[in-house]
This record gives sequence, structure tokens and C-alpha cells, in this order.
Amino acid sequence: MSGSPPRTRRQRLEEREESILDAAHAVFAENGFDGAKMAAIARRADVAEGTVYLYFKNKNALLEAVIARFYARLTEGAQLGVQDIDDTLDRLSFLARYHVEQCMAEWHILELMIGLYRKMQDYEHRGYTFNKAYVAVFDQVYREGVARGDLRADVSLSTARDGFYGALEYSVRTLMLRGGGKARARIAASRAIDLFCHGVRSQNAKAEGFDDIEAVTRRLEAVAGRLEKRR
Amino acid sequence: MSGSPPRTRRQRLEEREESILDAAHAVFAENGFDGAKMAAIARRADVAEGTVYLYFKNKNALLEAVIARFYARLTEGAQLGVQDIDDTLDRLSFLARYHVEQCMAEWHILELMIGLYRKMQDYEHRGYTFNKAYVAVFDQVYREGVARGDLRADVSLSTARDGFYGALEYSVRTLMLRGGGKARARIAASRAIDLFCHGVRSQNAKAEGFDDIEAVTRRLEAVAGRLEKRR
Amino acid sequence: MSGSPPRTRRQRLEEREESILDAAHAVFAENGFDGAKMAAIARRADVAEGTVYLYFKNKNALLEAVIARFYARLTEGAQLGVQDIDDTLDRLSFLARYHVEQCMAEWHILELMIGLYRKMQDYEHRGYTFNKAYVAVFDQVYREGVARGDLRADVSLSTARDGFYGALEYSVRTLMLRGGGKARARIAASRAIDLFCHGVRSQNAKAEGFDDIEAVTRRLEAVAGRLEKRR
Amino acid sequence: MSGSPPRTRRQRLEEREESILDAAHAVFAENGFDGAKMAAIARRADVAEGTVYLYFKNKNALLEAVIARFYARLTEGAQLGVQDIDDTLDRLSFLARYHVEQCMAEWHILELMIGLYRKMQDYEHRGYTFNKAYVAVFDQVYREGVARGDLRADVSLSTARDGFYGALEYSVRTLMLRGGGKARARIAASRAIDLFCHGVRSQNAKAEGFDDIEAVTRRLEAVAGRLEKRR
DNA sequence: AATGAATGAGTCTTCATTCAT
DNA sequence: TATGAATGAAGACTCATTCAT
Repeated sequence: MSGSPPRTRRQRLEEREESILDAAHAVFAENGFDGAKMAAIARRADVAEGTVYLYFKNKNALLEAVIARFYARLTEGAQLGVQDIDDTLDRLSFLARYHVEQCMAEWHILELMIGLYRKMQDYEHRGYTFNKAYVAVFDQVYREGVARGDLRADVSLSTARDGFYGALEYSVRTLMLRGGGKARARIAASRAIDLFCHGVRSQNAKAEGFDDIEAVTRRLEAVAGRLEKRR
Repeated sequence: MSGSPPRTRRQRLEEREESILDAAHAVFAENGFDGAKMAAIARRADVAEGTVYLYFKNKNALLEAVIARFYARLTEGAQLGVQDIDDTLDRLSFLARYHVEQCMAEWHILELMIGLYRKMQDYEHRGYTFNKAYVAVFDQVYREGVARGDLRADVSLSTARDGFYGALEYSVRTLMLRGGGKARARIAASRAIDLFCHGVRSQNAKAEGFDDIEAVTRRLEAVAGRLEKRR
Repeated sequence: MSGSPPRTRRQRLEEREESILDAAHAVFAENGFDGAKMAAIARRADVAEGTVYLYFKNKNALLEAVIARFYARLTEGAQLGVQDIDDTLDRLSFLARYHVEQCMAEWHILELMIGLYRKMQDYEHRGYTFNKAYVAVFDQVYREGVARGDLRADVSLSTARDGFYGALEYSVRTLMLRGGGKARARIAASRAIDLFCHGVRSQNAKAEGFDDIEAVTRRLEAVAGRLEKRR
Repeated sequence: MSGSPPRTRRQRLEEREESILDAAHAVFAENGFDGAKMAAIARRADVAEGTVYLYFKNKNALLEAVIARFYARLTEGAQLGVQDIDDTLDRLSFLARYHVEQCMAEWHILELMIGLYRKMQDYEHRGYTFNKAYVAVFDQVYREGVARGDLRADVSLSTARDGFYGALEYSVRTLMLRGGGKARARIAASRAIDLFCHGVRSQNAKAEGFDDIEAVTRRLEAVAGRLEKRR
């Protein structure tokens, strides 16, 4: 009779599952894996405790599903965002900002992933797979950047990727500990991206005249000294 | 008459405490906080269950002590290592290698710290304090590097720090997931440090004609490094 | 089709709760608070240990519930009993007998109440409230007695109450220690009530010439009482 | 050399024992039996934990000793006080005041005695013995009072005793619950003693004309009615 | 499919008592 | 005698999972 509510049985089930996942996501994020109680999840999903077990085999499976969905969404968001940008550095900037924002919002879920590895070594691959799919977006951007001549070709993709996400996540962690807001997050992201792109050595030292011969000599002497010290 | 075994009461107590910490360290690392059973820790320390509570008020306090000791050692090792090195880049290289190695060995303990924040918000400061003391070593090196003109002055210390440790830890995480050994860890560390120092933008893009002495030097150093590795 | 067993879910729950209270009552009475083990209570209620906690938050709450129920019943019994009696002295006699009998049967539960005060100072008021509701029955009887001119008006209600219940409970305690049966309890009650009504000073001292009809009546009543006891 | 400190070994031991008893008394009173920790008692006695066990076999024995000492002192105080008083009513007044004061001060210890009966049925007799010795003081006073014609002869000693101490202790309990001070205690004591001596029936009813025949008739009719009811 | 009452294994923690020194 | 570190048994409480309805 009524128009809007879902008609199909199938649809109802999917909605239920979704709401359980929403609840689980929230409760896991708030309390960690061991701290999350199935009862709390059920209550939050407005469902009886037993019902959860009709949709997910057990607590572990539920966490797995939460993480899978989280990563799927994360990856999708990254892909869509990159699509509309052309310039390599702009793309990297977007990915950095996006990553920082998402990580801050879902910080706790990310922690859970790590914990997951201990509990279920079978699923490690899964987690790795999720992550691989996500960073593939970055990889694609990076490869294109190299091809276009925008990025160094002599840095391996994995090194670059580690540097990129590593710096970002470390920033996030620091922000989380100190309690920075979204604004600070953005600033941190842009700083990190700047560092990522230019490195830390002083421009003078690098680009200006800088007595290179002198430096090379010093370095070689240092190497020689070290070699001499060897028994 | 007998030489080695500890005589003093005081000494025995300290040894006991140490052995309990060792046991707790191991059990926490293997099973995480909630997964670690006090009974297992006691058994591993070869001590009755109640005895643990003579030395540490409860499970939380025990974890805190484990982390405090870990960080104290970590910081001390970094300080000692840096003392004997003069060159800024060498110092950073050392810190990078050291960090990666330690993190890989104590990966699980580091995870625990993060989890700790949820459980005991009062102690957040503690964890933050530990970390602060540790990264102070890097900070000192970095500041000196800037003063010497070796490092960019226009990058804030915190940004640099985040980039440095972030990249390293991300590398470690990746290594842990994929299961790389110590050898790979070193390689990852040096790559990360290279990236950290030079950034990712292609040399063309950056210096437009920047001379190649830099590259040559790097190659020579690589050769020297390989030579040094030969026993 | 089947007649007696409870059908409704609600009813089953109430029965369960009741049976847990019964079990707790018995176990607390037998072993005191600290001596009572939740496991024993659960076993006695024919219920899993965890089930008890579905009905009562914890051991303290369980004890509280036991006491509340006990007092509720006690008070109700007193009220009902008094309703059917008109004469003031008969009413007091009934209350005395009733109190002694109940106290003897539930001696241990009464002890628990006292112990409760130490453990939960918040609940003191509760215990006090229960007791107040109970003695209100006596208070009402007493006030009416005063109004009717049957009882001294120059004795404060609280003093009278203390004397009444105090004497009774002291009797009970003595009986409990010496191990008297119900018969002895009744005798003790009537003696206490007699003392309560007339005091201990010799008749000479009191009334100086007060006539003996009083004494004669008492003797006759005693005879009648003895006759009644013969089955 | 020094003058005051105890010389004999024997004396030192007795002092130690005494200080342990003092500590135990205090800790038991504050926390009840199960709530009292041997460690706390030892600490309070300024003695090592193990030392307590050199003086008392175990916790139960310690409690027993505490109670024995308490009763011995209580009894002694009562005896000494009565010695100096001649008048029967004054003696009773003193005993009442003394009892109330002592009970209020040592309320918790008295509770413990009751609990003791459950734990050690072997010792019941002990407790009973202590109590018997104490109330013997009252008994003696009462018997003399009867002999002197000051007190009713037709009230059994045990009834009188129950009435006396019962009323007092009930007062005390009420005072303890409501939190009255020493002043209130004295008032309660004197009121109780007044009630004990004169009973609650209105003087009018008792001493004045009071239509006794009428009353007697009613009572006899009641008895007759009861007899008639018998099958 | 949904419910939610029932289960009971699992764990931290306490504390009386012992015993090596 | 005195010490106090060590012991380990015992018990309240939690919570993932099951199952009768």
C-alpha cells in the first residue's frame, strides 16, 4: 500500500545487513575489537542479538566485512576524485588531502585492520588485497607522472608510495594524538605533499653553485677513512 | 664464595621485576593486550600468578611499564648511535636504519601503544611523552643540520619529522605485511631516506640542468657502501 | 490443553526471578554475604551462573532484592494480622508473637541487613526505609492505643517502639544462641509483652495497694493458656 | 641502661601481642571480618605480616581473641561501676548507660560476634560464655533488687534481662542507623530504663479506679471463647 | 527470519597463609 | 623471633554464541 518502503524481501535483507554493518562500524571504531560488544552492535542496529548471527558468522567475520566495505568506499572515492584532475601534482595533492581526511575520520578502523592481522592470519591476504586495490590509484597516478616526465624515474614505485602514504599517516597519527581539527589536517597534508615533492635538502645546497667538488672530495675522504678503519 | 648469582635482596627483586617485564613484553607482543593472559605472563616469568601483582598493580600498569622500558631503550640507543656520527646525512641514515630495525623487531609493542590510548586516556600524555623524548633525538639532529646549512630551513621541524618517521614506518608496515627480512628493511630504510632527502620531483623539473656531480657522488657512495659490507 | 504450567513469557521470567531470589535467600542465610557464592546460588536456582546476572546486576543488588522482598512480606503479614484484631493489647500481643516467629525464621537475613550498612552506605536509607515501613504498623497500633487511653501518653513513640522490638529481638537472639524451638519463642514473646506492658517494678512500689484483680486475671489467663496448649 | 622500656623478653612479647590485638580490634571494627585484611592489621600493629601468625594461629583465632578481650573489659567495667552504687534503680540506670555507651563505641565488634557463630560453631559456646559472664552482673543486681522488694518477683530473671538489654540494644541500633551522638545515647538509655521500670500502660488505666471488673470480664470471656473454639 | 533468554567457559584480581632467610 | 616475598586457590563477573519459540 505505502509507496516508499522497500518492497522486495531481498531489499529488506540488504538494508538490514547494511544497518548492521553501520552499527558494527561505529561500535568497533569507538571501542576497538575486544571492546566492542555484540550486544551493543545489535542494539545500535535495532536488531536482536541473535539476528546479527544470521547475517555474519561471528564477530571476526563482522569485522572483516566492515573493513572490506570501508576499503571499497575509500578506493572508490580516490578513483572518482582523480578522474577529474589532470595535472600530476594536483592529483597527488588531492590524494594526500583525501587520504588525510579519510584517515582522520576512520582512524580507529585502520587500527583495527592492523589488529586483524594478528587474530586471523588467514585473512592477512585479504587485508593486503584491500590495501593493494586502494594504493593502485596512487600507483597509476605515479606511473603516469613518470611517463609525463613530471616525476623522478629513478625512484621505485614502492619507495615513492611508502614515502607518500607514510608521511601522510604519520602526520595523521600526530594530529590524532595532539587533537588537531580538519583545518590542521589539510595544512599537514599540504606540507607533507610539499616535502614529498621537494625533499628536505636546502635548495641552496642543491641548486645553487654550491662547491660540489669540495663536497664530493669530503665524501670520498670519509669513505676512504672508513675503509682504512677496517681491520 | 660463589661468584655470579646475585646476593642482595634488592638485586633479586630487580631481577624478578625485569624477568616479569621480559615475559610481559613477549606475551603482549605475541597476543596483544586483550589476548595476553596474566597467567601466561606469570608462567613465562616462572613466577606465581599473584607475584606479578606484587610488582605491578594490574595488567594496565604492566603494559605501561613494558612500553616505558621499550621507549627508554629505544631513545637511549638512538642517542648513543648519533653521538659517534658527525655528518648530518649520515646521522639521518643511522636514525632511519635504527628506527626501521627496532620497529620491525618491536612492531607489536608499538601497536599496543596505539591501543593504549583508547583504554587509558589519562596516560595518553605518558605515551606522548615517551614518543617526544625519542623523536627529540631526531629533532636535535635536524636542527643542527639546518644550522649547518645541510637541510632546508623553510620546512618546519614537525613536518620534517612526520615525513621522516612516517615514511619509515609505512615502509615497515609494508614489510611486515609482506614479510621481508632485515636485509629488505635496510634497503627500504635507505630508499626512504633518499626520498626524504631529495623528494620525488624529477631532477629536470627541479633544477633544470642541475649538474650531475650529485648523481655521481651517490653512485660512488653506493660502491663504497657495497665495499664496506664485505667483511 | 495442559492446565497448570505457566504459559506466558512474562510469567516464566517472573518465576525465574522468584526462584533466583529464593535460592539467594537461602544461600545468603546459610553463609552470610561473603560466604555466599554466586555459583551456589545459581546452582540452587537451577540456572546457569550468567543467568543470575540477567536478573540482578551483581551480588549486592541480589542481596538488596532479597532483603526488600523479605521486608515487604514481613510488613504485609503484620498489617494483615493487625487488621482482624480490635483490642490494643491483643494487637500488641500479635505483633510480638509475629515478630518473634518471623525473626527466628529469618534471623540470618536480618543480620545481613546490618552488614549491608557497612558495604553500601548509599543504601542505608533503603534499609532504613524498609524498617520504617514495617514498624509503621506498630506505630499505628500504638497511637491508636494512646488515643483510646489504653497506653501511656507520656512515653514517646520511638521509646516505646525501641522497647517493644528491642526486648523481642533480644529474646530472639538469646533463643537463637540457646537453640529454643517455636514453643519457647511464643513464651518468650508473651513474657516480653507482659514486661513491656507492666514494667518491672514491684506492684507494691508502683501502686501501693493496687488491687489484685489484675493479678488474678493474669493467673486465670495463664491457666487458660496452659489448657489451650494441651491438644 | 635506659629506664622505661620493657626489660623482660616476656614483657616484650606481651606488648607485641597487645598491639596486634589493638590493631586487629580496630581493623575488624572498621571493615568487618571478611573486609579486614591481615596485611592491614599487621601494618597497623607495625609488625610484619608473618609475625601475626606467630601470635595467633589464624584470622579466626585473632578475632576470637579480640572478642574475648573486649568482653573481659566490658564485664570488668560493669562490675566496678555497680560496686559503688547502692540503690537498685541507680544500679540499673548505670548499667543501662554503661551498656549503651559501650555498645555504641564497639557496635561493630558486637556485630562480629554474631557473625562468628556462623563461621565457627565450635566457638559458639565461647561467645555464649562471654555473654553470660557479662550479664551476670545484671543478674546479680536484679536478684538483689527482688530480694530488697524493689523489683517484681513474678518476672523471670531471663525475661527481665531480655527486656533490659533488648530495649537498650534496639535503641542503640536505631541510634547507629540514624547517627545520634553520645548525648542522644544517654537520653535513649534513660528513656529505656524508665520504660523498663514502669511499662507502657497508662498510669490512669493501671492505678486509678479503672473499671477492673469490666476488664476482667472481657478477658475471661475471651478465654472462654478461645476454649469453645477448640475442637 | 527474527527474537532475546540462557549458557558457561574464561580471566583478572585478592588475600590468607607459608617459608626461606 | 621476625621478616616480607611468594604462593595459588578461589570467586565475581563478562560476553560471544546458541537455540527454543
